[in-house]
Amino acid sequence: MGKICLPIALEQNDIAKLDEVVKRNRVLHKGEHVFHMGDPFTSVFAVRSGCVKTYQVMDNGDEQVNGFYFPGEVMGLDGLSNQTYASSAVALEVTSVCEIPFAKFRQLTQQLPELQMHFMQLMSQEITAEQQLITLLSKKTAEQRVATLLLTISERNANRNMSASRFRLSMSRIDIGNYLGLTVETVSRMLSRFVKSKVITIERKEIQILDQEALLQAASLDHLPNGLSHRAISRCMC
Amino acid sequence: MGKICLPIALEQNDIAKLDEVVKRNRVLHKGEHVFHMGDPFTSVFAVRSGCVKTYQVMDNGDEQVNGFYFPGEVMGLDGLSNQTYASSAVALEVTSVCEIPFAKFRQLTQQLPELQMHFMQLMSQEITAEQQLITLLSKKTAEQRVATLLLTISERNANRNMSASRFRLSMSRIDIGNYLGLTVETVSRMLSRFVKSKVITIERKEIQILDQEALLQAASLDHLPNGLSHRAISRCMC
DNA sequence: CGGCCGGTTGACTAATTTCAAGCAGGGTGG
DNA sequence: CCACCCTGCTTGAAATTAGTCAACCGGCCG
Repeated sequence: MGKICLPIALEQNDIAKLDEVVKRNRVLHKGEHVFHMGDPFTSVFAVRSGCVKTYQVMDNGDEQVNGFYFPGEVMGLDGLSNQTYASSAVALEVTSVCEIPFAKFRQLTQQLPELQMHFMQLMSQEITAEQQLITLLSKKTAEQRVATLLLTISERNANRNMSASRFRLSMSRIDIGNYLGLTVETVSRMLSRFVKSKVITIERKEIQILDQEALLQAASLDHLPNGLSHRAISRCMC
Repeated sequence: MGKICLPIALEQNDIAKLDEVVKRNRVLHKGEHVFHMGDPFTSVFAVRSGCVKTYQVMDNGDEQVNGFYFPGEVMGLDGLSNQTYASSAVALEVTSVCEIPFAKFRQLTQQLPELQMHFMQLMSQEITAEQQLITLLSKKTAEQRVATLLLTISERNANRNMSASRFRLSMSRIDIGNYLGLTVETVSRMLSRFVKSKVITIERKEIQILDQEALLQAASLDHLPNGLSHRAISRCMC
């Protein structure tokens, strides 16, 4: 990581300070939690490698998947308001995370206005990402939702110099459906439809995008999604 | 306002400083904008009286209503990430807002860690409020959505010492439908259903809740909604 | 070798949207 | 001051989408 994780606006000196605060290299196996809903809020976390989903358990006992987090993305920001995490975060595969203990971090922000600003921008990004999801859930059809998710993951991959056209969906179809407000069956049908029309290929969890144009059209987007789950990305915390 | 707007954790002295920064008493008529999507981000705003809706215009030209803001609630937080507002905010009735110019505010937060914390908590509240909306859109039926909205507004009214059982819906049915991911017709039908079953009465835009229990049941909530659109509330900025 | 879980597929059902018509209040112009 | 119109709202019937129920498939693990 190292080089690409340089905080853009900080001086060499300040980086070292931040570096002291961040706990790196906590490794989780599939199914292990980063934090649980209701736990006292102590830290925010950045994904280094792997994939994490966040979810809430509602009154009636069922689950709402709130997001998927890829390397560089920051989670746990919802815990600040109540001093307890508003959601749970669980690894979907072998995953490594950085922990940023909030109390120490706060002391640091008071010395480093740039860092404070960066953190507030992270939270703002999380807000706009959620607004994108709200629009998707409120206005889009099943086909558009699935297409949008594929494009979003593709783009997020591209942003971290991985293949935009070929990737692994580490989350289950159930999680995808839950996240997109659809049933598993509907997700499966939409994916099958895309396969049949030669827009993608699927081999278990491996996805290959054959026709990005067609996907964009299916998602009803004029351009690459400048939003959905452009989760809070921090190059300076991972 | 005065008394109830005291910032909880600040000293008398500090309040004065904050007071200098905040521009009070900008009054908007129905249909006037607080800010427009894409405008350069300069300030966050708190509603003092009236009601504001925020919305985005999507590629295809149609609108997504993202939220309704009542007195004490803070909007514009989504503008921080890009330095431009990610949504537009428009008054739904005669409305008074406070403007908090962000540049000055930021200087202040550097002197007052408590204020910095308060602001970050506001953003976190906005995140959790949006998560509630995501769950509603993803998992709830039309009836549950409408019931939840009514209860939420009722509760928010109660929080500011107004009647929880009788209030005015200043937003149109179209806006409600848009916000809840439903068509106008469906919203209208659900409201009519509640009227027929004597759960509420409607007289134009005036709503009276006759049977809160039944509404809670219709919303499938065990208790008062501890969430949906518990928008970022700041007692210290209005 | 089963059994099980996750995923796919098909037929049917239920919910919401769409289309269409009608109603009512508020504002405008004669 | 009244008639008219426009907009927002309501209601009904038809159409469509996604959900439900059920069967089945296939890898993976014990």
